[in-house]
Amino acid sequence: MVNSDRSYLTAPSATSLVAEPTEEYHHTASSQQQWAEILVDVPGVQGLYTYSLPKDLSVQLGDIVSVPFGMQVTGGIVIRLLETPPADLDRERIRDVEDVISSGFFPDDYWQLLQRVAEYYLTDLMSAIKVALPPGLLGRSQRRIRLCQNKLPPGAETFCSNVARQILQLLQQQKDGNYSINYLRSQVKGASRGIRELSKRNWIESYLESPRRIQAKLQTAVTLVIESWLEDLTPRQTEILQILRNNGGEMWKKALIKEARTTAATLNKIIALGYITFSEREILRKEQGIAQKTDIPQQLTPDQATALKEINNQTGYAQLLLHGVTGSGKTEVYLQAIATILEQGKSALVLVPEIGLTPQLTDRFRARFGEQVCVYHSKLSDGERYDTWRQTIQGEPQIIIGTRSAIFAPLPNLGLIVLDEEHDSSFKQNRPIPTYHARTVANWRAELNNCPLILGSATPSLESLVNCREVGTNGIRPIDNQTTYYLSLPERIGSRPLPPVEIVDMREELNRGNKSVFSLSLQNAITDIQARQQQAILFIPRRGHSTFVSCRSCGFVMECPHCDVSLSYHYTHEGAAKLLRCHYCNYTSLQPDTCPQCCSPYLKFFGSGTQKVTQEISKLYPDLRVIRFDSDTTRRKNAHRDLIARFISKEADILVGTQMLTKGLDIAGVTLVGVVSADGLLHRSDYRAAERAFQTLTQVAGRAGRGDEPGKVIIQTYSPEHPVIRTVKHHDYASFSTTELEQRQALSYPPYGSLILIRLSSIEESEVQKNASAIADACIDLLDESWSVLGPAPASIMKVARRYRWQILLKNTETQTSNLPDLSSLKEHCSQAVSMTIDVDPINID
DNA sequence: AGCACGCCGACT
DNA sequence: GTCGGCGTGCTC
Repeated sequence: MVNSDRSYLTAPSATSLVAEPTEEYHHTASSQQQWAEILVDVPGVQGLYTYSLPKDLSVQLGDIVSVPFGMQVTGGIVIRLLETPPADLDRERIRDVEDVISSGFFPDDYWQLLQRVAEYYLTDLMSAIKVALPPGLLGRSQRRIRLCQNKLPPGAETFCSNVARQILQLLQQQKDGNYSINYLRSQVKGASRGIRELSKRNWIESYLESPRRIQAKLQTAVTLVIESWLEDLTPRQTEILQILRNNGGEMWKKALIKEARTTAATLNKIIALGYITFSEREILRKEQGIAQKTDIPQQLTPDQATALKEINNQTGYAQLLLHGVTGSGKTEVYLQAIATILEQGKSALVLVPEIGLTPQLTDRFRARFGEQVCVYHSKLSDGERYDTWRQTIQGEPQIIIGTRSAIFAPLPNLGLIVLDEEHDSSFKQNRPIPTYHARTVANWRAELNNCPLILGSATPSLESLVNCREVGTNGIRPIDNQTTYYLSLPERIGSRPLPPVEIVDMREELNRGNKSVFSLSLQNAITDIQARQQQAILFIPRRGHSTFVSCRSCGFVMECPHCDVSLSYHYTHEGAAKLLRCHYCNYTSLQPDTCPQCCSPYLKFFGSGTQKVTQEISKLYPDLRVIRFDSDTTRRKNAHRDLIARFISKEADILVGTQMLTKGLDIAGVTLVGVVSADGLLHRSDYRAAERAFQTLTQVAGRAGRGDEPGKVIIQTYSPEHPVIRTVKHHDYASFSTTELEQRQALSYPPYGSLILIRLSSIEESEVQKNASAIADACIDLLDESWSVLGPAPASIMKVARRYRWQILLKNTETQTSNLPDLSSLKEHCSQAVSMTIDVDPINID
């Protein structure tokens, strides 16, 4: 499985990591093992460095340590323990390991997983380790500049050069006169020169700050030490001790003070009497869920029961595709499957596309399993992430619900992995490297931990479908295979029907003289909703007000100066400054009154974003209450939950939003779903455009009719004859996937072939282009005939945030697992101004 | 990434 | 003649 000849890991011992005898893993460094080979976290440094282990430090294999490296201190991982230092290394040069940051928690197979990630995604091992660890754990020391206040003469700034003065001013603005050198460099051009000048005068000093480490948070606990008390206590003291005893004899100091309405001074007196003691205890920083009513397992439909039985039958690795139409009750199947796993004393991992978008799912898990549920995602604070991550190591049965990176949660007793909405593209990391797909990693992890993996979706990705089924002549039939299963939930809970989908041809609408963004049909449906006091969701693929602003006289389009895209108009409120914003780099400018090219005053907004649709609704239906749900209105923490909660409690009639609406919303009152324009989804250059459009439209449609009232879907489009639209209309996943798979096969696109995308970018336009062709040539030399090299070509949006982007696509007719190329030599063809990233199994090829 | 060492242009 | 630019190379 492991190819030990990979040259991107230059140190031969790094790859033998996996082969290391596992008995040694738990050994403490004995007197014979005084040295360790350590993988250090320093960019541009590969390979292992030998350090000596101080006698008083217990260092184990796999520990995360802090080591001196050059002038700095950096994080590292102990890869090997040695009895003798390498012969070719001068003993004088070996330095001591400074400290152990985190010890002995990685399950044995965890290393194999990380190694596999590094190999498959063509990155170094350290990058793979870093995606898995909570941020900040591998701290590095930092060079900082401090103002020497006492040595600073009055009016110092008049004596020095321009740059020096700027730096001085920056430092003086800061209360303690202290900045990192990197910050100063980013703020002042030619900062190094100014810094040198100022240090020479002794007005500032430069120092190395030790890595600021994430630490466990401590809190004072009060413990009762004498159970029966004598008469020497005051009534008040007795009362406090009783409260403590009623709480099990141990409480947080804060809590006791609050509950007994006492003070720290009073507690100190009781300590003096010897009845209680204080101690510093670790407290876990954990995201607190809102208290839930407890939830009990529901009666399963026959389909759910069959699926659950198949899942519970699994004793080892298996991949189960749970294909359930929207509203078919996949979550209940997960919940009951997990209950079984917990009973066996094992833990479960549940991955969701974006945690903020699915408060309903986490709430439901908490209601069912209470405190056993932990949430892990990137919006947690570093402290919360660290604590949650560390708690997962402890091995008590628990459930981790998290986003993509939670696939690396180091649960030692993993019994089940669930990927909900497995088709969702947010499971793929685009940057930084490794550009892993959580589904791929989950599959390896399930194999290594010998546990089942459930992939759930109403619109399975074609990759998963092909993996679990075989395409025959009459559509699709299951493969009879030991490790992959296809489980189907073809009906909604309570035999509710899937909502009928009406397709509206917007060209006819225009012919009939309707220039509104809403067709007559949609307008009627909204009126209907209003009359019946039901709720509706309107889906718009774009945020903002309009997609671009153009001059009616000369056709000039307002564009971003840093990116090759047009600017979108953002409406804030009545009378506010009109803003144009770039959705790629967030460049913002004022909307000019006249065309910058021909001075005509007739600038017109084209396309409809969420803002414009919201305005239109208010204009047409002044009585309807609208909530806008997009990345502009949900930036605040908990905004998703709040907006959804308001909608559920019927504080609004219509929810207008972008892609976010497609993910896991389950609102019983919604009977109408309108897609204002499907065309933005249909016409894209990407080979996955059709798949993504089908998934998005089907998922949005699935929000309708989940309650007792039947639902209805209206899709407006200028291309009603498009195959995606036709299959969405009939909820016909089978025929969509069959035709789409035929096309993929004909062109050897995934899931029948594999792709690697090389992305190049630089501020220097000519440099990227030159490098791109050199790299493409090198690829042709490097790769065998199973690969074809497409490009180099400029990215479809060539310039983003002032950087020019080119790319090269490598395509293989085989599935890639068996044929990993070695691309490590490519970066030699890259000049310094050009950055290159390799994306294995890319999802976005634009 | 930092930082040192080291080799070429404009200045006290 | 030096100061100081930033190009290569090393860090156990």
